[in-house]
Amino acid sequence: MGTKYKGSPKEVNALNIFIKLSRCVESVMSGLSPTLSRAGLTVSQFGIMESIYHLGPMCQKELACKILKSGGNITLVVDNLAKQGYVKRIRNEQDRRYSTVHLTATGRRKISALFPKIVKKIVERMGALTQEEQKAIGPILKKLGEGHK
Amino acid sequence: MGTKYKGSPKEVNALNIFIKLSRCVESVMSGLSPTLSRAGLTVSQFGIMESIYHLGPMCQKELACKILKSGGNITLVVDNLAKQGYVKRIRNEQDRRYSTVHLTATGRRKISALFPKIVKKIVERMGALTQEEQKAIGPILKKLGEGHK
DNA sequence: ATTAAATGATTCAATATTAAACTATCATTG
DNA sequence: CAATGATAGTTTAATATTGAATCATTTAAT
Repeated sequence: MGTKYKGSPKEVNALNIFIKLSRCVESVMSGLSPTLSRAGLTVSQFGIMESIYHLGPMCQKELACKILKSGGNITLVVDNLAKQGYVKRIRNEQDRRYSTVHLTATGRRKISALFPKIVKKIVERMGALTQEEQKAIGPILKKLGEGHK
Repeated sequence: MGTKYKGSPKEVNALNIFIKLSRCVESVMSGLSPTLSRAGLTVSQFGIMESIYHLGPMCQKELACKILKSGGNITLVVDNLAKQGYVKRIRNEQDRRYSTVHLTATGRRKISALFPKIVKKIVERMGALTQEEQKAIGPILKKLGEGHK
């Protein structure tokens, strides 16, 4: 979003914050790409495996919510992960509309090896900020990030 | 990224900030989707038109930098915008490697009508924060967002 | 109970996205 | 000047992404 826009201060501030937010995410994200691509995983594939790894098996709707993507997208990414043998779907027998996505043993090995490397990269990038700065923006970001559609 | 991860405080903080940042961007972005799709433009198409609108005609390399996407991607999105008659490429005669992307009259009308609506949505969403909060996070986000790959 | 509404998942078409290979053009420099 | 290297853009193959339509299943309502 252009910095040349002439609007009210309120508008200019809002736009600037949004641009800065986008660039922050992009900045961290681009630091992860080499590690992910070396591991042969996309960002979304990582996101799904990581969610299951830390929160346990869950259905695709929940996954969509976790990684902020559409339902149709999850179907595809889970398909691709299943093809690679990292996850498997298990149909819920109580309510057959659901299928729960689990990590396979291979998948668990994969993500447990990869996750620490990703954390390291994020910590590294976040090192641009002091702990105080991180503490300062945390609650404010939380306010803005909540109230999701 | 899971909140259940047990690591050092430094690691947990870094991860949490990253998740929050992502959710902020997603939150604002999802507020724009209805307006954009009603206008028949994608986020990237809007980004390109908006950049040219406020900063003037520029080459695809610069556009890639502005909207944080790859060169190949810009080629495609500009193609699609050109098909719709919103932009045109003009080959630079001094250095024929470059082609400069311009808005057509139609494109200019389009973006000038759309931009204020998008600003309104962003301001609306950013209203979750006080002006003071926005001022507080601005410089910190700037620090983190710089030093791009 | 039968229909109607809701919900999770899948499919489809259109567009986006990237990395890598490739083309064209320009700059360097030997 | 010719070879080398750098740079902008394009193409290609693989995956992602969305919204809308559809299917399957369950729940709610009359």
